Amino acid sequence: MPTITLPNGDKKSFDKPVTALEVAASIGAGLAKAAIGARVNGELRDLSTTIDADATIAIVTAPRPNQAASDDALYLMRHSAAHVMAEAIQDVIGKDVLLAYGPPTDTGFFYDMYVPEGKKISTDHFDAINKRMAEIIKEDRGFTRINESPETTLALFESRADKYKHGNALSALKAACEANPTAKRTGFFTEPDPSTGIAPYQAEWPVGTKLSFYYTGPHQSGVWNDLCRGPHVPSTGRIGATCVLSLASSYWHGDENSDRLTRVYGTAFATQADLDAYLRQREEAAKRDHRVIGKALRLFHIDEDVGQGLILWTPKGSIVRKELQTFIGAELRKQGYTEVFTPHIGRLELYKTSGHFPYYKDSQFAPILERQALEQLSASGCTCAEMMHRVEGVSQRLADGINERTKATTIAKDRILPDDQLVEGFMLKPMNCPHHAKIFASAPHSYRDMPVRLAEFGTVYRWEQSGELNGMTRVRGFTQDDAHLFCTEDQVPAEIQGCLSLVKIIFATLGMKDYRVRVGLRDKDSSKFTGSPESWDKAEAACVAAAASLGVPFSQEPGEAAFYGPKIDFVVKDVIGREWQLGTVQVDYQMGNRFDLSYIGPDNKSHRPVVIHRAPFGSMERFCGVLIEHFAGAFPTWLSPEQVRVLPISEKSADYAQRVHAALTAAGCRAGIDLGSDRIQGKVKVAADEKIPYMAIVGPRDADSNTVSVRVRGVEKDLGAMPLDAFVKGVADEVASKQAELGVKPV
RNA sequence: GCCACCGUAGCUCAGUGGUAGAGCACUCCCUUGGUAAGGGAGAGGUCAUGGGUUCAAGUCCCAUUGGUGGCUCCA
Repeated sequence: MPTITLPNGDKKSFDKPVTALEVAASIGAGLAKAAIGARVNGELRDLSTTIDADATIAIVTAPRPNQAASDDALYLMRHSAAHVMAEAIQDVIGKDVLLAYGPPTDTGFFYDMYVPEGKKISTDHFDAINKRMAEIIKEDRGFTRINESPETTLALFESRADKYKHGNALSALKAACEANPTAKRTGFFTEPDPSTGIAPYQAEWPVGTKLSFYYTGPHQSGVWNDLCRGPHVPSTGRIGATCVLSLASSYWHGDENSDRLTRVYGTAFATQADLDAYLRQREEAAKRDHRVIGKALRLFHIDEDVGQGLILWTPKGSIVRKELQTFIGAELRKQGYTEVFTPHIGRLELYKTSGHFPYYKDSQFAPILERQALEQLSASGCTCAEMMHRVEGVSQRLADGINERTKATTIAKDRILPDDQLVEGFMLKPMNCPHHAKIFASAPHSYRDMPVRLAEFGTVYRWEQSGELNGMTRVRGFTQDDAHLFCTEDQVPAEIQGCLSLVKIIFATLGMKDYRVRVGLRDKDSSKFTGSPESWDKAEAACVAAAASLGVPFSQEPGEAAFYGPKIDFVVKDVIGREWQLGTVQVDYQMGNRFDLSYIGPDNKSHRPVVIHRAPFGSMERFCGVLIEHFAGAFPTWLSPEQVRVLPISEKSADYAQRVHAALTAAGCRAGIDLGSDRIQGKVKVAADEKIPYMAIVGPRDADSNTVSVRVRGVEKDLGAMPLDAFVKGVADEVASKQAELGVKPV
């Protein structure tokens, strides 16, 4: 007979099995009324779950007024709302819409569905779906859990020719086997049966396994139901406020070769007020979108005639980028980096040596072939496939060198072609490292001058799929704040640490706090990686130690390392909640071999350097995009395209305004002046809309006393008159110290 | 690349098969003013591109192109 332990440590004994609801009722009628589920021994379960053995139970309740809903409560409501939405969609679109997969997410839920040929779900249906959902919720139908045997379940879905739910049932059975590997099993095979559209399969499960269905209502024929693991709220009336949000496509099992499904997103909150607040927050977030702000403040432009995913930096955006680059460059010099410049293209052979081509050709722009070679190939009737083979081929000499140095068949035999068959050409560079490796190799190096740190704001080009492009954050041409550190193996930990401290300085200066770090480690069971296990262990330990020292959340992710070395990624969260991978630090044991890099050690012998690739902000494009959202366009003064705007009250004060403007400009300040015929109210409004940090408002009174009336961004009125030179100095000091906050105060 | 939606003036957007619209911005005129837009006039469009249906297409259909939201991928 079960003894129940409650979260506060109290114990309650029952003389027969009880449901979670009965446990709640035994504590209090109010709790039973508010209860929508329970955590039983840590697992989220239905309120109707029967407990027949000792257990620890926490009752999950719907929130009281003005109380925030718990994660568990939202999970139950959203999971249940997904069922209600699916039922509503089948009512609105048709019963022949097949359901695939409908889980809750962090902010709501979605349901993937197969919509038959000739039908579609569009945003035009949202009103009808929302209305139908509201009806189902109002009907307050109970969720009824029914267990069925696997045989019955599989036969049911076969009879409906529903391969999605059939597949889900098989996955559930597989999971049951994995959860209980030693249990006695039963099962069966099926023969091909073209009438169901379901492929032959093998089903196996631990004896006694049941699959659960949830009926939205009583367990009887005609009541909507769905194969589902649960748990759910007790009845639809407990779901709260729901809303269908958007449509997308997805693939069955995430496999692009599999069926294309329609994904419908929605969300649910405990109250309409919470839902409204969420929808408002989405609207607010949309206003901070860097594409919206970038257009309004003319920070950058994308022109379809130039090309998708190619950023045109306008004068204002260029100032932001240039200031950042100057700042980063100064920090790099402090850390002993040297700057280099390299061109935007390189010979194909260079990328064959580095391994970027042809292995990553799907994410690169096509090679630029020499005109003569193309003409000859064309004249000789060479097919496209032959041509690509000859473009991708390498010479015996190159292959031998790389294979020997990497001690592996890095270049396969079938890629080696006679020299006269090879087609030469160039590539837009997808990475800067080959150029930097060649700079390193261009001079001899002693261990005494290691590490060699080559830095470049290097522009690279990658062929992103068109659907992936997004403003400045996902583009096809971008400038990395790149550097390659050529060092001895012993120097690796200190260099990694140096990279991270740089990131920390810059994030701190910009006031960016919401970021985390991922450390990608090798999968120790895999033999894919190159380099010695000892080196890997040391480098991985160095990465972990460096990440830990940052004082921000970090995760270790085995199997996520590059094949050539461990890496550290920086992930920043934007205001819409999307996470963006910005920078990366990667240790590379392979590049030295591929390019035959060396330095002379204290033993007077040649050694391979280890290379560290690091681009702590990823790209200037993405970084500036994230920064625009971070600041909502209101940049700190040192980054602002226009730092101060001088606003004369009327044309009578224009001369004095010009003198103020000249004084600011002479102090190195980016100042503007509004000599238009607007009234001062209008000029203030325009300057405020442009998010200019300071307005220097000047009228006859100021001209008489050599003062300015300073208005600070975000403050409703001015600071009062202050002496002109005090203001100029205040702004200059603030810019020089790169303050994150606007710092000019009344004097 | 895939699914849904969208593309009208520099920007934000109305436009219901029948003469191309508004607000802001721009130019000019009046207003000379003390802190989030004073008033008036003017100019500005091959309605993304190309086909089709129709007496008639911004509007309906097809294709292309670009954007948005997701999916997939990301050295």
